[in-house]
Amino acid sequence: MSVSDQPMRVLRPEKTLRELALEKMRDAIVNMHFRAGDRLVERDLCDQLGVSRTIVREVLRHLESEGLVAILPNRGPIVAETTPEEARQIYEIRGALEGIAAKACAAQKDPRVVAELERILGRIRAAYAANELPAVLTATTDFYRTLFENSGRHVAWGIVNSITARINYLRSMTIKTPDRDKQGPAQMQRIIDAIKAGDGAAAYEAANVHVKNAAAIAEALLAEQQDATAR
Amino acid sequence: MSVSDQPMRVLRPEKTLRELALEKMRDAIVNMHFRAGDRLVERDLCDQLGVSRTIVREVLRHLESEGLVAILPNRGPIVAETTPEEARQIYEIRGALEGIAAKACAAQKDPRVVAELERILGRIRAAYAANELPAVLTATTDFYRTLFENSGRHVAWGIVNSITARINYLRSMTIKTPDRDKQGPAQMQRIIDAIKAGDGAAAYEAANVHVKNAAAIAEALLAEQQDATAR
DNA sequence: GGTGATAATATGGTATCCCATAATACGCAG
DNA sequence: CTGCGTATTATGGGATACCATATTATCACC
Repeated sequence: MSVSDQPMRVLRPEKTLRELALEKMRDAIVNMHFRAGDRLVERDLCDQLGVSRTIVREVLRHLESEGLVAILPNRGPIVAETTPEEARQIYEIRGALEGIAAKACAAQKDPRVVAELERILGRIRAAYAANELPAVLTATTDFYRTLFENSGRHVAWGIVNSITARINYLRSMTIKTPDRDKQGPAQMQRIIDAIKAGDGAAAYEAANVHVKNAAAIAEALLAEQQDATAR
Repeated sequence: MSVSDQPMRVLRPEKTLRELALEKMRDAIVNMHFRAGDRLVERDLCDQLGVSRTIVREVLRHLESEGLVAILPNRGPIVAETTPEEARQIYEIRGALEGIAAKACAAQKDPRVVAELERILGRIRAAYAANELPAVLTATTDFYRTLFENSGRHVAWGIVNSITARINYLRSMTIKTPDRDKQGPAQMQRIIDAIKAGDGAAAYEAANVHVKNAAAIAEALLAEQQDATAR
């Protein structure tokens, strides 16, 4: 080929308006600009997003099927609330799927993937050190994306990504728990070590432990929170 | 209470037109009335479904997020095709999640659930005996739904349900494989037995084996099919 | 028989309609 | 001032008509 390995590809980044609106809305929900139970009035969203009602409705349907929005019959869309029980289930599913991805990475034992994971873990540690919590979240997401995509688990990654959005507020709570800045990275390091050693079972286990820990912290937070509101 | 156990519930079955259209479209895709890669022209679907473009678009977006429809930029929606590799991933995910559900059922060891599962397995055997393959599929779905919902794994069930739609054609192929009428039910019986015995590990394993077997059959079918077209 | 202009399709998106209903405000009688 | 029925409003569910743009098919011309 004449220029490069993937040449002549006239890329078409033109995202459609609908996709942009979707991302904006998802961000807004995930980052709690709307609160659970808030009504999402279609015509208001049209104004806020600057798009037509058609688009808004399509976006709302999409978010509904992602579980971020619930639609009440004859009342319309609201921001879905994720119950503690659902959060538990989501952590369980993540544990299983991330375990599978980690195990598959260990089976491949690709040094480039290991290097990439270590680089990202470095970013996570740095973000903790600088107390930049949002950066911790995005880097952690990158860590798992690397795990999934480099083991060819695209479908599972899609699922994990989508259910994780529903517990984003819990994630941002758990990472600011005392000691999490040490324990979290340490657990991720164990995943990397197991992959480096090609030990699938250990990688599965390490990924599982990491999620289980996060789940336990989240559960404690929720219990505490409930306790506070009950009083 | 005055009338029955779940009384006074003013049920509101009024499904919205959009939901009806969604189900019709999903059925049409899952049952191969449209073929993979077929274009789904919005205005044509309006005619065929007898609804407005508003509805059709919302339905298409919804199906897109379920992975049944893909949307090409400036060309519009087509029926998504599930590659063999994606099918492999889907079977893997199902194995993990159904294993979890089976294990949880074993932990509960609820005799009513066991009875329900045995009743459904009876339906599956009967459907096989009568050579009613579609009934086999729906009963099998019921079997797993029972497993998931009685162990409180609603989120996982939603995921399994949605990804399973994408491999429906494989499911309908695998169940008409020779001997599957004996082996399938036998494997499901082992799941039930493990639950009855309260043996979580065995239940996990049995559920996993069942899915793995289906995956292996599917893979063989796909290889055969590819072989035929290549020649 | 290619090449380029043209016409036909179809999407992405908008702007307005209409109707049904749930929630609220309102107003009246006791 | 309390309870009840009614009017109003807000909003969702749905349908149309329309525009701009991009793709595809057609076709005439050299």
